[in-house]
Amino acid sequence: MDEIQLDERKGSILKAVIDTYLKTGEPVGSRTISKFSDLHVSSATIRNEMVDLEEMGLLTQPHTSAGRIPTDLGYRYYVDHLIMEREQESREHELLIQKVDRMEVLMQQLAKLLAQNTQYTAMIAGPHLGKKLKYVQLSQAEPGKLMVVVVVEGNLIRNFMLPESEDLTPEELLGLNIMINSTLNGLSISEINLGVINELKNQAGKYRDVMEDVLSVIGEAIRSEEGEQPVFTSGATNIFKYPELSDGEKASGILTALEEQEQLVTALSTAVNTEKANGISVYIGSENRIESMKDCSLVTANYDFGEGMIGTIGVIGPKRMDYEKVVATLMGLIEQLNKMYH
Amino acid sequence: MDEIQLDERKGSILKAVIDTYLKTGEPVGSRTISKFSDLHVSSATIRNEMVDLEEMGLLTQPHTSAGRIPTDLGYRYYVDHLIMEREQESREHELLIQKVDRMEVLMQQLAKLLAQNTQYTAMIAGPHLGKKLKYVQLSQAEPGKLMVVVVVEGNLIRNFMLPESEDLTPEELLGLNIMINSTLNGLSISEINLGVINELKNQAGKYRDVMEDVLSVIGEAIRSEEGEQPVFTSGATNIFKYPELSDGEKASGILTALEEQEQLVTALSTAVNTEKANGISVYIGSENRIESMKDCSLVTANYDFGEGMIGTIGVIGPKRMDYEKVVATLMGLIEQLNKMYH
DNA sequence: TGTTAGCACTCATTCAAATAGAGTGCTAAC
DNA sequence: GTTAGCACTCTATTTGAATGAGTGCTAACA
Repeated sequence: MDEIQLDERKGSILKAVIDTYLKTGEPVGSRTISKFSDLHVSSATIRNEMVDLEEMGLLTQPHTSAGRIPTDLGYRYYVDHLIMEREQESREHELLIQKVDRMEVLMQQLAKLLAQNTQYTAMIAGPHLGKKLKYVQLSQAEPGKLMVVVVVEGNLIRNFMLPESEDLTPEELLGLNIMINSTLNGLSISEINLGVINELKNQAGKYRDVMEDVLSVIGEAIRSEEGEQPVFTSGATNIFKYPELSDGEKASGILTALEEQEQLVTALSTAVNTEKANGISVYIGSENRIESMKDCSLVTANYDFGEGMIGTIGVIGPKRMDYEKVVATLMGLIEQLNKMYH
Repeated sequence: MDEIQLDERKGSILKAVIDTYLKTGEPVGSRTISKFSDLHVSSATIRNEMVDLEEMGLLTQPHTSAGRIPTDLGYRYYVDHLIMEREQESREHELLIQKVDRMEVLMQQLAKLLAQNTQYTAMIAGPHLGKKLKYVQLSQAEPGKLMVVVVVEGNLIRNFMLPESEDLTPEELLGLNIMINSTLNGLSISEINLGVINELKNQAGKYRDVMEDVLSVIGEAIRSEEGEQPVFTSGATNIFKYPELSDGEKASGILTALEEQEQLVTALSTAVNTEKANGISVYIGSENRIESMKDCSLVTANYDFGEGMIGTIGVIGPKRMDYEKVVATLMGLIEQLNKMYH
């Protein structure tokens, strides 16, 4: 791809056009730029420059006698070259993250926080893990029912009830627990193969039946965790704040995509590839994978909760989103998470 | 309130008007009714009757020279008197409910099922419980970290890690577990008072510190469960299928309301009061509590998972929703749940 | 007394034409 | 290289006329 380089004045004009367009959402005319930018030149000069910018594919006109709006490429140049980093500012008011026990609650909270702060739509994908088994606990919750608690990496907990099982004494349970944990802890699903399983069954002796039930339950727990990758969203209705997205057709498409978890996962997880220096990726318009989001931009960042729990958090908004603010907010959030969980 | 009673022909006309309007969403003229209903009278006669129905407040005209549309009162009469029960039919194709371990998964699944079947928006409120403590399990997940698993009624599970705790032997843990469970099991939060707490602390002896941590964690678990009453929705974007709801303003309002959990809880929980014989409630237009849903209707039913876990499930759609189908679907769903969980 | 045909009237919707206004491209002068 | 000026283009808004669905009312009819 050709590297586009603009001289200083063209850069200023492009930035002025985009900055104005971000605020108004209306095509920007040469007169406006001439009056409100700090390079004191007439509208005619601006027009000449604009023609050049249009030829370079950075600006476009919705119709002949209208002002200019940025193309996807224009936004791209803006994001890559013209945005001032303003990290300092955003750090002043820290986002209030509460420490919680359940991952889902934390994720939902983060999404809400992000949506409220940016006034766009936030989404967050749960960590995609190798999912190692961390701990298994058998216990007799009530007579006739054996409870199996399976703790997977990242404190994702699953629990199952085995009904109609024979009652075991606390001592018997303790023995089984130790047996299971000493063999299985730290193994991922692929490592729990037939060999390990048979060994456990043999060790179990007279508890062989129970052990079989328990093993199948563990398998189910890990497998289902591997399969689903939860995505949480918040502030979906913020898109109605932006007229260019809020007409029936588009809004419907976007909201439907937000409801379809699988699509989101795709959109977010491809985000890992094209990355900027600060770990933040920006996808503008047609750079998005999801068809119905081609009028949107997506800004993503990867978070790290430790224990290999790496996931993606992102903001979806109109192409004319306040990229500076969103990037700054995301960076602040990530940094804060790092402080809390390391 | 006056009891409205219609003679047979007026009833037929009202039903014909509403049935037609349900399908088209357009005002219904006298000619249409005259042609397509089975009471063979001229449009003029229909018009005369319509004037009466309008005077009674059951129909209205959007403007002078348009056909009639039902008022909220008209829908009310329709729902109360004119709907044929068609329970049989819907039972043929049973909804496919999978049995799952986690309540949230089940609820989400039910909502999705309901939304897909009705093509409206489904919502379901989690059971509002006394929340009794069912089981507590202490264990040493890894060195230096004590894991507390708290099982609340309905298999709602919370887990907490107590970091930096002293290591305990399996025997010590067993002792503590038995101590805690024999004292606390089956108590609700209001029953775990200072007396019980002190008794436990004293029993704990040298483990007093650990016990204190554990108790505070248990308290937190139950309290947070009591506070939050999760609501799941599905098919929110279905409202875009109905033009009268899908223009920007309204759609935004409705979707926002759907995102705000508290509002939904209000809407659903007031549903318990005004109940029809079959356990299903219908709220039409302004009968809804939520301002932004005054153009919608809400049909709710109460479900019962056993163990006192009673909650509400509902369908939101345009006022011209297919009440018969929705009511039948809901009844089928409830019945099926009863079969599965009793 | 209830039903029907006929007709004048109302009002939303649609379409085309006229108008206003924003903004450009181009040229010529500075 | 910059600027003023002007013709030109195209959208958005307004206006008015035509269309048509549907009503209300009256008078005739069974």
